[in-house]
Order: sequence, then C-alpha cells, then structure tokens
Amino acid sequence: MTKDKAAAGGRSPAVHRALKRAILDQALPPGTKLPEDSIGERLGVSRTLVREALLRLSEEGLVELRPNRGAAVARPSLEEGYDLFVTRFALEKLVVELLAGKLTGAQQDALSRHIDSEDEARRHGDARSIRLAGEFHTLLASMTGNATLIRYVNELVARSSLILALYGRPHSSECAISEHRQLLEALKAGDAATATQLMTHHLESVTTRALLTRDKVEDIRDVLASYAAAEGL
Amino acid sequence: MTKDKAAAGGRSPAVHRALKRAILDQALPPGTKLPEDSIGERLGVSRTLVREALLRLSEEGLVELRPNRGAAVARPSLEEGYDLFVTRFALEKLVVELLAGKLTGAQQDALSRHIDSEDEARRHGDARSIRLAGEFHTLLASMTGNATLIRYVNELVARSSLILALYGRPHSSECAISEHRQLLEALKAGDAATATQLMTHHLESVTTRALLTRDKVEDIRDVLASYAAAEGL
DNA sequence: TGGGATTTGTTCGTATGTATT
DNA sequence: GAATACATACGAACAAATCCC
Repeated sequence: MTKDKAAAGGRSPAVHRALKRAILDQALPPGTKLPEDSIGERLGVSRTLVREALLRLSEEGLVELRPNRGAAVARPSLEEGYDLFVTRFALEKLVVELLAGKLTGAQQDALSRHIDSEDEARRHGDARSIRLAGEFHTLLASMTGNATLIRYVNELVARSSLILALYGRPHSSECAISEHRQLLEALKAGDAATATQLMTHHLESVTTRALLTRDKVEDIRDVLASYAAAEGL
Repeated sequence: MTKDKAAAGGRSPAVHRALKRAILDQALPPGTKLPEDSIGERLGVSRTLVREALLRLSEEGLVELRPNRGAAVARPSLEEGYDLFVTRFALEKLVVELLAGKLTGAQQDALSRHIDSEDEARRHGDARSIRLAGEFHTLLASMTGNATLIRYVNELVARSSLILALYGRPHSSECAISEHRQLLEALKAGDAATATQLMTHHLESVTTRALLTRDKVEDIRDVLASYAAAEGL
C-alpha cells in the first residue's frame, strides 16, 4: 500500500506530459513564465519533479531555461522558425519515402480515422483541432518504426505549434485537412514522388502562414487544472 | 568572492561535458554503469548535479536511464544503429545542400585545417582521432547556422560513435580522411550533386563497417580523472 | 539606492526499490 | 527465498541570486 499515486503511473513523466500538452494546446502561450513553485503546487508534486520536467522540455526546445531567472515557454524567433521548417522538410520527406507503398491495412485505417477526427474537431471549433493536426504528422512518423526519426519529428511538430502560436493566424488550424487525405492516397498508391511532392507543398503552405495573434494567460494554476486531471495528478 | 569554481564557468554543464567527452572518446564504453555517487565524488559535485547531467545525456541518447536501476552508457542495438544512420543521411544531405557553393574563405580554411589535424592525429595513432573524425561532420553542420539542424547532427554523430564502439572495427577511425577532402572540394566548387553523392557514399562506408570489438573499463573514477581536469573540476 | 519578498540553485536525509548472498 | 547491501527517487530545508517596491 505504499503506492498512492506512483502506482497510477504518475511520476515525473506525468508532469512533463501535462506541461507539454498545455503548451501544445496553447493554453500556455509562448513567453509564459513557468515558476517551479506554482506548477508543483498545482500538480501536487515537489519542485524536484517539476525541475526535471522543465529540463526535459528545454531539451526539446519547448521551454527556455534562463539561469537564475527561471523557465518560460519558448519564444522562437522568426528565423529559428524558418530553420526549423527547413529541417522538418528534410525529415518528413524521409518519412514519406520510407512509407510510400509500405502501409499496412491497419495503418491506412488508423490514418484515415485520424483525419476524420481532425475534420470533426475543426467543424466543432474544438481547441484540440490544432493538436490533432500536428498529431497526423507524428502518427505518420511513428509508422516508420524508426525511433530516432520519430523523436525528431515529434519534437519539430511540437515546436512548430509554438511558431504558429507566435506568428500564425489566430486560430487557423495548422493543416489543410484535404491535403492530409491526398497525401494518404499517394502513400497507399505507393507513389513516392507524388507523396513527397504533396508533403513538401503541404509543409510549405503551413510555413507561409505568418500573421499575428495575441493572447494573455492569467494564473498558471488555473490553466493547469484540466491538464493535471488528465494525467491523474 | 563567492565564486570559487562556479566562476570558472563550471556548473552543471561541466559535468555534462566531462561525461560526454569520456563517452565519445570511448573511455566509458557502451554499457558502463554510471552511478551517481562515484561520479559526483570524482568530479567534486553532489548527486543533484550529476543527475541533471545524466538526464540531459539520456535525452541525447548517449545514456540509458532505467528507472530505479540507474544510468549506464547507452548500448544501441544494431537495428537502432541502422535507423540512426538512415536519419543521419537525410540530415547531412541537407547540410551539404545548404552549404554547396556558399562556403566563405574562412570556412574553407577552417575545414581544411581540421582535416589536417585529423590526418596528423591518425598518423600518431592518437585516441582523439575518433572524435576528430566526428567533429568534421559537426563542424560542417555548424556552418549552416541552422540551430536545429546543428543540434540534431551533433547528437547523431555522437551516437554514431557508440554504434562504432559496439559494432565497428577495433580502432579504425570512423572516417576515411580522403573522403573528407573530396567532399570539401565539391563544396568549394559549388557542385551540390557531387557533394551529396560523396556524402552519401561516405556515410554508407561508415555504416557498413560492422565487426566486433571488446574492452573493459575498471573503475569509473580513474577514467574520469583526466576529463575532470579538462573541465576545471 | 536599498531592503524585503520571491524564486531559483544546491545539498542532504529518508524512503523505496533493486540486486545479491 | 529471506535478509542484507546498495543505488536511486523524492522531498524538505538552506543558500544565493534576482526582482520589485
């Protein structure tokens, strides 16, 4: 009986995931200060665990860690954003090359279903819409089975949403969903050239949406409430 | 006057760097256990700082962090190694594309000088030879100015040396130095196609060196001695 | 400019979990 | 297979730096 919440699978990963999701959903916009105390208090863990999570997030480029001055949600510059997308192109192109003509039936179904849920979320104006659009790309990457590639694509997709939060249209979901469908068709057909072409075009259109948006966030503890629940904290 | 060694630039980064170099030099071969106590003792810092460094190294894929069972130098499988090189191909190809015909004179000189020192180290049978070969690739990447790309190439090159330690020929330096020279020439000439070709071929030949090597390491504190000094610890 | 409040950096003790004999 | 030895996981408390009046 010595496992009250550790047994629930909730250790430091949970803190990491809660914060990450909050950032990706733009509930914690870029620049938001992330004080160790408030976060730990809200999530019911000590600062040690929070520090660990923040350190990990900083390695992923989602959080900036200024010495003696605390952590904050990263605010990548426009140029960093451009560089990021250049790298993302190269890796997602690799994903498509590896996958063209190699998708199993189950994988095709999973992708198709994911696109459906993207569709629905958008129609309902659901906030998850932004995250779902990104998850299409990570889902695709995961199907390569290449752990390194998966990790990098995950990271770049996550950071892309930061760029979009800073420089993208207010709430335009990141991706044109129809483009996801086209890409899936090309992959099914085993047409690597077309698939690559589509992916490149798709990412280019994502990249070139550069306008402004502005939001403020009040108290970090309020924002974290729902994310804590989701992680069983 | 409260800065005895913190002032020397030595905080947690120093622990990280010392361990990383020890791993890359294969002074700490894959599988070596990394107990927080011994390391902290030898480096003169507390376990907290060591933990932080180990956590970072695990994010970079150099260290495995098994819950409740401590840290050890990562021992990637052959398949992970293959996947790693696939990803590395894609990114270094991008590096070459970005750089072809765009190198400044100073950059060309720096690369040329680096190759010279590779040459010399190898002739002397210097242990640094392995690390220098890898640093040619990271030097190249750094010239793109693309922070994301640089970080990933750094990581992949570092992890490559783990693969080589596990599955490569005993002490064959990682790269054929002549191939570095050829690549540099193609980049100077602005011949992107040839440069890409050379890089691909070069990395393929690195990948396909898969034999066996075996070493043991005695006490981790002895090994760390020289690396501690180098970081002012 | 100064001083108090707040936040981060670090250490260290205790509890928990894992290997070993 | 139980007890012992050991290493890690976590948290509370202290020290130092920064921020804000």
